[in-house]
Amino acid sequence: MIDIELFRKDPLIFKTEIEKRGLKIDISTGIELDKKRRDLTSKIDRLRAEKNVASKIIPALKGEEKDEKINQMRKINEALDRIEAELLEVENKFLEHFSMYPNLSHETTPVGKDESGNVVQSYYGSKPEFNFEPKNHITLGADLNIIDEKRAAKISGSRFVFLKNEAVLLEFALVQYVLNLLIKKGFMPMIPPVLVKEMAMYGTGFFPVERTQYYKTELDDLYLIGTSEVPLCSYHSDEFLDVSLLPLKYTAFSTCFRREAGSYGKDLGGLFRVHQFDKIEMFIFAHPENSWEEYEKLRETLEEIMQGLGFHYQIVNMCTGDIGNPNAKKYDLEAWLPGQNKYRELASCSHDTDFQARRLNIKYRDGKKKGFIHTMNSTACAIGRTLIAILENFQDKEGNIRIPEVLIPFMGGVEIISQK
RNA sequence: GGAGAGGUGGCUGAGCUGGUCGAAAGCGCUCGACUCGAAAUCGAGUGUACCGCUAAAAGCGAUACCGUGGGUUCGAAUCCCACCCUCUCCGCCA
Repeated sequence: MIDIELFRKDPLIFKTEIEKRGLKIDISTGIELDKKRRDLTSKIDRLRAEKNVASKIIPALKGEEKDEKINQMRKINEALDRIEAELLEVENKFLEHFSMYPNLSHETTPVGKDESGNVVQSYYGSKPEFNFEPKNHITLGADLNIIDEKRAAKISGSRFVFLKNEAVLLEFALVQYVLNLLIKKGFMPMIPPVLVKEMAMYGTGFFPVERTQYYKTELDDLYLIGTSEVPLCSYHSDEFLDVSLLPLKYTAFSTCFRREAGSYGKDLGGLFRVHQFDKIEMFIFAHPENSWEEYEKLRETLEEIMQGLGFHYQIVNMCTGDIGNPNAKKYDLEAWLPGQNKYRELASCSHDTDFQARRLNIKYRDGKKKGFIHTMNSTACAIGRTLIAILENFQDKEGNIRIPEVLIPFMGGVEIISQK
């Protein structure tokens, strides 16, 4: 949610932001709804005040005088009913309208209409050299008998996989490696619920804009999360956080579910774009005064994880047209995938300033001062995509896979995944 | 799934035969007094949201909020209905 007071004072800020992001929202509708809402509210408040005064005197009145006053109140109630109904309607429109507004982007977020406006900010490492034609992970995974799509399709449809054998060991090794690293950095590990109420989806900013991307259970009005950002952020909803505790750093392991509606034939096959995958996420609640430093530290932590695994990657500063509605700024970490001869998104790291905090009512209290907290989130390790990067980058001519050094302690003696 | 109990401010907990209740009391917290300092004691203060007055802060005023949503009533924390949640017991179950 946006700061409605700021909107009232300077709606042009929002008009500019909407244009930067290539959205189509008419702010004059917003101005009008805001005005109407306030007018109706103050009308209602005045009538209620009158009622409150009357109900203080009524017990002292007697006979006709009392009946007359009561009748008078009945009339006020009729008027109130009418105006309250009107307000309800305006209020609904108001919420519907303003829930479409994006967060205000940071001054360092490049302006652009789509992915072509993204800016590569830095690189780490260099492209690995191969003296043979590197295979993609789909071929490697099938040959090594560690990824089974065919049978997954049989029972669940497309975009599902079975992970098998060493792929399973790799997943748990990644979890161990990443959690250990994050715990040392002061992140509290969590395993959150993956089914959440609508409020959590709305509060984190995924609803209403991306509603069709998520699964809903039929009998219980619960939604399957697309990322543990949702339960982690909602964890502190309706709370005041003591500044002495900030920043609060959490990390969660969870399965994530995405409908991938509208992605049609995109990235079909393999692990890249699936309906269900496991992910370790980082989430931080920070004081607005230092949230931008925390955000850069968060990005560094993500890089540390990926550097440990030995990937070559680039950090991309995403432009206004390509970041999510709640994001003020977003970095994507794109790793080099030799099997595709491309950089592909492995992780993303977003700063949402007070956007989610406003919707979920999460504040800090600093003596007498209080305000909305800042939230930021980053992938720590999306298991599926990380497996792709491991398979494609660390393959040899025979199609064997070398396990990254940092994972070996957790692999139960496996140092190489070899063809059987 | 069945039976019962309950959801009140930061916490504990009164009120629940409708009006004087935004709500007692205790604890906690803040400020002050006492003290060399502290404890103890005493005094004062201490919810949130939204709107208005104001350029803003402070302050003042209005309204709303006693799990959520409806209803009855001139008037509801208090009565009625539905839902949600928590606890205890039973059943089922990884």
